[in-house]
This record gives sequence, structure tokens and C-alpha cells, in this order.
Amino acid sequence: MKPAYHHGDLRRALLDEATVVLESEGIGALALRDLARRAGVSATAPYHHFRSKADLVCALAEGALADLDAALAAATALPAPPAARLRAQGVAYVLFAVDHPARFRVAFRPEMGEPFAGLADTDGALPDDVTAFRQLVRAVRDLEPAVPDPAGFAVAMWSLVHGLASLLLDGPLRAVAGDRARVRALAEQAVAAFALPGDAGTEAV
Amino acid sequence: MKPAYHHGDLRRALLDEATVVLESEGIGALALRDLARRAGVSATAPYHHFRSKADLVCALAEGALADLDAALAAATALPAPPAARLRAQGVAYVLFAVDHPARFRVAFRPEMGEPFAGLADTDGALPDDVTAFRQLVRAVRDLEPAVPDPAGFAVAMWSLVHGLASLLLDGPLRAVAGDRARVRALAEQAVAAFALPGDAGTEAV
DNA sequence: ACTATTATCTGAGCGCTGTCAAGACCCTGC
DNA sequence: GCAGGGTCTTGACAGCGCTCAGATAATAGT
Repeated sequence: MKPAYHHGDLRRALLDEATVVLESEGIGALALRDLARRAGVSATAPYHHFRSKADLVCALAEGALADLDAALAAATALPAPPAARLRAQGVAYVLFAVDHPARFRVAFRPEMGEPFAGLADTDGALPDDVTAFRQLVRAVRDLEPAVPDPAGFAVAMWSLVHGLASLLLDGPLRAVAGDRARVRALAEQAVAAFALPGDAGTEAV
Repeated sequence: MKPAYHHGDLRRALLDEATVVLESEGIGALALRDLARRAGVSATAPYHHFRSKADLVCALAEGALADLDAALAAATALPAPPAARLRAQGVAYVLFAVDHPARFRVAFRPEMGEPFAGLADTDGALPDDVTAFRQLVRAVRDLEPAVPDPAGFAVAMWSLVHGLASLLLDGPLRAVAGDRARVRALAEQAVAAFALPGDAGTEAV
């Protein structure tokens, strides 16, 4: 984009350093001055690329949501019956959370930067245009003729996997989050609890 | 407890002030020095009651979990069939979150104080002894003979309501969180998506 | 009752943070 | 070649969490 004036795309460098700090030290250790130091610029240089620390965190959140979206898309790359696709996406959602805990968390931190701020009131349904969740809504749409209330169903499905991810990351299931196989089993089990039309579950529990 | 030396239970006063700040300004505005100022003591006085800011936040989280536990208990005060009780608890969980967003959030902030730190690895099942969730586990136990895997079921149920609460507070459903009636409807709808043995749902959707 | 002990609180101070203001640099467009 | 604007710098300010050395007040021991 910007053809590198003094530093050479400082904005990108700051976001990259931030991601490193985020994954290794957590969001509590994220300091604007420290990022500048790591990038080799003065403490106030970042203010020419972000209006505030919250603004940078917000950009970070948007990137994380895009990554999550990509992970969900990859989970449904193979053709499969609609219900199985939806289940696969749910499991991928939970696995993304335990694989990239800091990136997942930063997307849902309201006290700094609100990635969902400009959201219209969509009558209780899921909004179409949230970057990371197009995949989920699409998957629900695929089985639309079979399920009577797709919007409500999507909310329930999303709540289920998002809640499981949260409990694994920040709740009493924290001890399990390290065991990827068990996380996968838990996710599949939880997703299977929904009575889905179209097939009889992807895997036995 | 302590018979009031100079101030008169400063610990309690600090926690109360913290709750006020938390509910009005959010966790980002929580400063130890500010709490001390509000309580009318010097900046270092709190350190005789809490080892660090994280320690105070942890105490706050434990209080919040106790409140949540009480709310769930109140939701099942009336006698009802087991499945209906479980559903009522799920709805109460979500309503507590939107009624006391800051208290709910602080219970699941890992970067400062970990209320779930001393948790044994309970083989993927819900631990019995987490203060705020005894009610939920109990409600699942009540329908134990009818459901084959109560532990897994409890995880799924809890994930569902916790996820819905999170999406309402910090996710794309934020716009809905203000409308208590719609929140209740969403929660009942989501909880009803589970195929529960023992009755046919408490309410039509 | 008088002392010794312990809990509680104060003040000064360190290093860190986010943010603002003013100026220097360097590239681009005229 | 000169103005303008985007980029970065130095300097500074207030506020933060936290530590350390003392003052004060309530309790415990005798």
C-alpha cells in the first residue's frame, strides 16, 4: 500500500508485533510504547497510524475475525451433506479458539475497540455482514428448507460453540483446553446434541 | 469480621466501590488508586487487604460467581418437572448476564485473577465444586436417569447459555441485550433446541 | 497498668503507561 | 525548486501499580 516512507509500513509492523505479544504474553502485556520500541521507532510514532491504543486493538480484532472466518471456510471445503457441514464448522470454531486463544479472545473484548459497533438491529437474527460469521450463516442457510426458523437456529448453534470455546479458554474447562483430542470430542458431542434434520450425526460418541 | 480499626472494614468498602465503578464505567476504568481515593484513604492502604490489583479483581469475580449461583437458585425455587427446571435455569443464566453485565464479565477474565485456577481435571465433566455452577450441575443430575451422558449434557447446556450471554454482551448480538423481553425469547428458543427427555418444552416459540 | 506486638494507614518515590504539542525530516506534485 | 502533507522525533504531563520506610492505633502479655 503506502510505499514505505521512513520505516516501511510501520502499521503492518506494529500489528505483527502486537500479534506476537498477544499470543505469548496475553492482552494485559500489550503496550503501545512497547510495540513502538520493538519496531524501532519512538513512542509516539504509532499515533500516525492508529488514533489510540483502542484503535489498534480494534484492528487486531478485525484481523482475528478474518482468520476465524478463513478457518471456518477451510472446514467446509470438502463437499458434504448440509447438516454435516454445519457440524464441522461448529467443531472448527471451537478448535480455532483453543489453537489461537489470544486471537480469539481479542475479538470479543469490548472495553477496547468494538468490532461489532456498527451493527444494525437485525431483528434478533444473525447479521449477514459480520466478516467472520458469513460461513456460519451460510451453512445454516444450506439446510434452510429443513429447519423452520433458520435465524433462531443459527443463534443457538453459534451460542453453543462460542460458549464452549469461552468455557475452555476462560472458564472451568480450562484444564481441558490443552488436550486437543478431548476438545474435539467435547465439541462433537455438544454439536450432536442438536436435533438436526438431514442426517443422523457424523460420528458416534 | 475485623472490628474496624481506622477506617472500618476497608476491604468491604473497596469491593463495594469497585462494584460501582465496574457497573458504571467498565473494568477498564478500575484503578486501585481511584478506589482508595473514593474510600477516603491513601493510595497504598488497599495493599494491606489485597496483595495486588489482580487479587482484588479475583475477589470481585468470586462475589460475582456467588451472585450468579444465587440467581440460578432463585430460578428453580418453585417445584417443576426436572426438564423445565433446567430450562428455567438456562434462561436465568442469560438474564443474569444482561442484567449485570460487568459482574458477569469479571467472572470470566483470566488476565487478572483466575477464579477457576484450583480446578482438578475432572475428566471432561463439569466439576462439582465451582461455586456458581452447583445449581446447573444439580439440575442436570435431576434428570440423570433419563439422559445417558449427564456430564456431557451439562457441558453442552452450559456452553449454550454461556455462549448466548457472551454474544449478547460482547458479540454481534449486543444490540439486542437492551431488550429484556427479546433476550428472554432468544434464551427460551435456544434452550428449547435441545431434545430434552421428560417434557415437551415449557413454552411455544 | 504498662509495655510489646501486631495490624493498619501515610508519604515519598520508581518505572511504566497513554496521550498531547511542537518541531524536523523527506517524499510528492506543481 | 518550492510548497504541502505525511512521517517520525523530542519533550512533557498526568495517572497507574507497586515498594519501602515510617507513623499511628488497637490488641496481647505480663
